[in-house]
Amino acid sequence: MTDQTLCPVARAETVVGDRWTVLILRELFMRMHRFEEIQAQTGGTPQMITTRLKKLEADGLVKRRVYSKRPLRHEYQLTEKGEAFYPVILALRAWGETWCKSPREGRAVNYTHLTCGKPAGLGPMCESCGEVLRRESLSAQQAPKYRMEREARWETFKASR
Amino acid sequence: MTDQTLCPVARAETVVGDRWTVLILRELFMRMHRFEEIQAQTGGTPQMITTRLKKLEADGLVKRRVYSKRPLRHEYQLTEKGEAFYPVILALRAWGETWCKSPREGRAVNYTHLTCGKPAGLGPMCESCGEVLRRESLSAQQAPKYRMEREARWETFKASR
DNA sequence: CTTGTTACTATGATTTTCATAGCAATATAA
DNA sequence: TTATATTGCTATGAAAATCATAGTAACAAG
Repeated sequence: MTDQTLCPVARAETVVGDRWTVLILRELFMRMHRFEEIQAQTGGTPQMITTRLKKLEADGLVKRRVYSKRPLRHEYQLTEKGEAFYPVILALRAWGETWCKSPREGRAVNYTHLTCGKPAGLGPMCESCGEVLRRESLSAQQAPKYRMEREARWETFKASR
Repeated sequence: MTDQTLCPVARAETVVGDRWTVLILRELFMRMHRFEEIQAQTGGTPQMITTRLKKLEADGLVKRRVYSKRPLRHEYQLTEKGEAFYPVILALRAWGETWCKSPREGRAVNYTHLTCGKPAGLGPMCESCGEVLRRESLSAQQAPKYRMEREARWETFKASR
């Protein structure tokens, strides 16, 4: 933890400064908890996913939970430290939606702010009521295109084994 | 831009999903504009920095500006798209300060919210007045330890060439 | 006793990274 | 004039990471 620098950005980057790591966190935030699902939706090879999950576990963002004793199977869950990463994902999402899309493309996911019942928008606060957004008070609606994209990825993955 | 996915996080990650890239952006946000300075403060090799700067330029986050004609020298600046990445850096900083530090260590940088004149805190809004933070309304104070760390890195770098 | 499921591990080719050295084009100093 | 310094890179080769592909372990179901 006490690296060679005081800079919090650099420290964060030694933990999450990797594409696969961030994609895995995205999947965990989307409530995908199984190795298979994560692999399918990120498109990583098994090694990319295992090494990242092990590192995330060692860094305290992820914990394993046994969901089957025989055969022994685990699922991956966010710890408090992992959950706390949500604002970064939200900010990344906002930037990606705003700057990495052609005008015609719609949003992949829209959030409803459960507190006020209206669209939450892209910012850190609800665009409808102005309150700071917390993960618990958000409900995600995947755009049909995005849902289809994810379903297709799953089918392709299943078909290839 | 129109990758193989609608997911904004994945798209953002193809641009900034790399430790060096994020560290370079950090330096640009700290108003370091020269190759040398960026290299010294990130600790990257010249290739790591050049390839990332070229990619950032190609992706539209960074532009080069001539600051000397003879010899021809450029400096690197954030474009609007690059500036828009600030909330991600802020979120990453907040997470790093909160989760990647031992209790005794202080903050590397403190921000004063110019609008209200009080400490801005770690969140997306000013902890003193509640307003959303924008980069223009923030003034950064580096902690003495962090300033010394950066000065030392610069000296070491200069000494080694 | 064969097929399916899930979570990986193994392997070898390819690509990236890292450390170190060097260079080009000037400016400045001796 | 010649030597040294400055800045922003490029070159090189060894080491490490990544990728695609295949295979395995441990069971369950039919």
